Order: sequence, then C-alpha cells, then structure tokens
Amino acid sequence: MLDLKFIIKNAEEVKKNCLDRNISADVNAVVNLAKERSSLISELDDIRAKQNQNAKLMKSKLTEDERAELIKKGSALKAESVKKDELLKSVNLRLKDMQAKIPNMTHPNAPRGKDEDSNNVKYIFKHPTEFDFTPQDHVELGKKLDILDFDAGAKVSGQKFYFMKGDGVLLEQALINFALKTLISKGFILHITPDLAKNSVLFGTGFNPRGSEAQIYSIENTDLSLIATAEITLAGLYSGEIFQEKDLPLKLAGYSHCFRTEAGAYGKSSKGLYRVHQFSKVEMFAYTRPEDSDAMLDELVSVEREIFERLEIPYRLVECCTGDLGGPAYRKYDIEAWMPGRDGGSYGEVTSASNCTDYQARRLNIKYKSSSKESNFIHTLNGTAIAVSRAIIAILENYQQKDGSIIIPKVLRNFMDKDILTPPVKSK
RNA sequence: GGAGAGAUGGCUGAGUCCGGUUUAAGGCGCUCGACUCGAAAUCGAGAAAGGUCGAAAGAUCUUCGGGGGUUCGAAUCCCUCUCUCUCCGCCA
Repeated sequence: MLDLKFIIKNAEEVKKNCLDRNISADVNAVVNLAKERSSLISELDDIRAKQNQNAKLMKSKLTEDERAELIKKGSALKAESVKKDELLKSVNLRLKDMQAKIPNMTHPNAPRGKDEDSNNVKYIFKHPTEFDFTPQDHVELGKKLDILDFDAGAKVSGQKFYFMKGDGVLLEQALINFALKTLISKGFILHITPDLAKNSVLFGTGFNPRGSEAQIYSIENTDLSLIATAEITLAGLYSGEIFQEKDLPLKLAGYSHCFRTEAGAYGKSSKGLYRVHQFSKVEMFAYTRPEDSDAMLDELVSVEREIFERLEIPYRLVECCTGDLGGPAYRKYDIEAWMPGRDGGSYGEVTSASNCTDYQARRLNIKYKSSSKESNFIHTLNGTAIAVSRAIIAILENYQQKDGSIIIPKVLRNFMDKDILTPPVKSK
C-alpha cells in the first residue's frame, strides 16, 4: 500500500494515477479518514498519558480518601479511553480497507493506456517460426505424443486440470532444472516453498484471498490459501524483518506449484495449457535498496530473456501500460513467446517481471537499515524464470515437425537424455 | 492424535508463584571515547522498533509470541489462538 502521509501530500497525483491505471479508488475519503485518525490518536494519547500519571500516583503512600479519589478518577479516564479507542478502531478498519485499494504509483516512463493494446513492444527475438506444413496446437501434439491428458484431468479433478505423462514429465523436470541451474549461476538462492500460505501473507503481497475477483483457492475452515505464485511465499519469508544494508540485494528463487481459480476465463486463447488451475513455476524474487530496484528489474528481465533465448523460442518483450499493471507494480515487463497454435499463431505471455517498489514491503513490514542507521522500507521485485505449462506450449508448438514429433531444445537435452519426442508406435 | 514444558530487546537470560519501588536486571555482541605506535585487555559512555503532535528541539503513546478480558494500574492474573521443545502414538 501507499504511505498515508504520501497520499495526503500528493492527493492529486494519486488520483491521476488511479485514473491512468483504470482503477476506481476513493482518494478523498482516504485523506479525510487519515486526518480523522490523526486527531483521534492525539486525543487518545492525551487520555492515556493522564491514565499513566494517575496510576503512578497510586504507588505513593495515600490516605483512604485520597486513594478512593484516584480510583474514581482512573475509572472515569478508563471509560473515556475505551470509548475513544473503539472509535479509532472503526476508523482504522475503514481506512485500511480503502487504502489497500489504491494502487502503487507508476514509473514515469511506463506507457499510459487502458489495456494491453497500449503495451510497448521493446524488443523482438527471432521471427515467428515458419512451417512448410500446417502446424498443430499443443493440445493435439500433446495428445498424439501421449504426454498430456486433459480428459484424465477433467475426470479426476475437473476442467482445466491435466495429467502430464511419460516424456512430458521429463520435459517439465528438465525445464525446472534448467531454470534452477541458470539461477544458481546468477547468484539466486534456491527455495522450494510451501504451496499454501496464510491469508495475511496473501494480502500483504497484494492478493485478495476472498475478494470478488479472487484468483485464489482458499482452504475451508482454515486461515490458508493455495498460492498463486511463489512470489507470495518468498515475500512472506521476510515479513516483519529488518535487513542490514550489507545483505542487499538479496536474490531468491522459488520453485512451487501455483493454483488459480481462473473464474470466467474461457475462450479460444485460453485453450489447453494456457490457462490451467495448477502449474509449476520457478519464480525469481529480489529484495533491494530503493535506489537499486530499477537496475534489478532490468536484471530480472535479462535473466528471463536469456532463458528463452537459450531455449531458442521466438518472443517479444513488452513493457506493460498503466492499465495492465496490477495493484502492487510500479513498472512491469512481460515476455510473450510465439505460439504457432494459438489462434493460428500469436504471442502469449510466458513471463512477467515487476518492480513493486515499497508497496508490498509496507504491507508486509519489511525494512532495511542503512549505514546512516536509519531504517526504511525495502523494495521488492519479482519475475518469472519458468512457468512450466506455458513454456511447454511454446516448445511443443515451435519445435514440432511434420510427423508430430518434437525436437528438444539443445539446452534441455542433457536434462532429459533425449533429443526428440516421437509419438508412440501403436501396437496392433 | 495424546501428555508435559516453554515463547521476554540484536543474541543470551532474570523477573511471572504473591499486580504498583523495573526506568524490563545481568551477560554477550555492537557503536563512540579514553589508554596505545597500533591492537588486545581494561575503564567510561551510548544504543530497540513504531505511531501522533511539532519547522525543529522536544512532548507523548504503543510494543515482554498474537488477540481478548479483569483492574485505578498487567511481562506478572483469567480466556483464547499460534508457534517451539521433550516424551508417546501414527506415518512417506
């Protein structure tokens, strides 16, 4: 969330930012509630100071009358403070709720626009793959190769679930290992995180566990939800802590399963593996000093690019416009891989890297102590190393041969002990 | 799942039985200073985080795992939740 003082001081800019981002938030109401909160705190503190004084007086030797007098006075003060405290609590509750709806500020260079049509293409790697035959989509390919079974997923768990089978399993593990190995070489500390997290951690990361647009599965009768990304657990990992400046930047990698309800997300372009309820992902997460977060975002993007370039998959790099940023992001870059089978060939998002500045840190209370001994909110960033399901779409569709076999990208061959996937020979 | 013991500042650790003299002792580590050519040792001093008001100086409040309660007053009493440890059971 944004700092209250910042909102009050820069109310007009905050309002404009909400408009740019196509988010409705009542900034005026937040400002008014914040002022009400301040004066309530002052009043309550005054009463508490008097209570403390009164209690101190009770320690000295007193006559019965004096004692009775002080107790009476204390009772009155207490009644007053309880009343004030209740008022303050209700203001805080309303304020927090409204404050959370205000998105992060936006990098001045981020393109302005309502939706992804306004995103800026920054770079294009290779040209869309060309075929001298009609390419199939990954669903057909996966079925023929017998590595992907959506029917079985639907039978056992419902639509948008799937089984990976045979060489598909090897391919998934190869992608994960390739990503993990790449990240080690870049100085990331590897983690396998829990696949469930407390709702307070979800909230702190900017996900709304039970909101109307919740993408999140929550576990009945508990305070837990299935995570939508390891960003949640890696952000929660240091919640409430204070870093020493010398330990920054800290780069983490998190391998987890990701769960998304994807309510209402149907249609052609979300066919097959593109939008599923469960997938595996290796996520990058970084904690930095505020002055280093811009450079760290570039670093995360360069790792993502390297991964897809070494997989030799055509992609384009886009910078997301204001309307496509999501609440916590200050600036965001996506990599969209070429997917020949998607609507007859189109780019589809495979990674996303965001600089969240201090927006998550403020909610999660993560700080760092600088050499000047001052502590400040830290900056957090996240980026996808490999979202396995979508990477598999890109590999199957770009590397397919006329006979339906798939050439394995060079960098994955050692991890799989295979360089080609071929459809099984049907026994008669 | 059962039984028991715990959670105190950067770390360690007293205080909790029996509420007020604690401004949360002592130790370790840390910072600064003295001594020293320099260091160690020693001596002296300092140091938590956050909120509110304030231009600032400062004032004041909150925080002894979380939440709630009793009381004029809670680290201390009561309720509740979470987590940790020991033993037992079950288990990949």
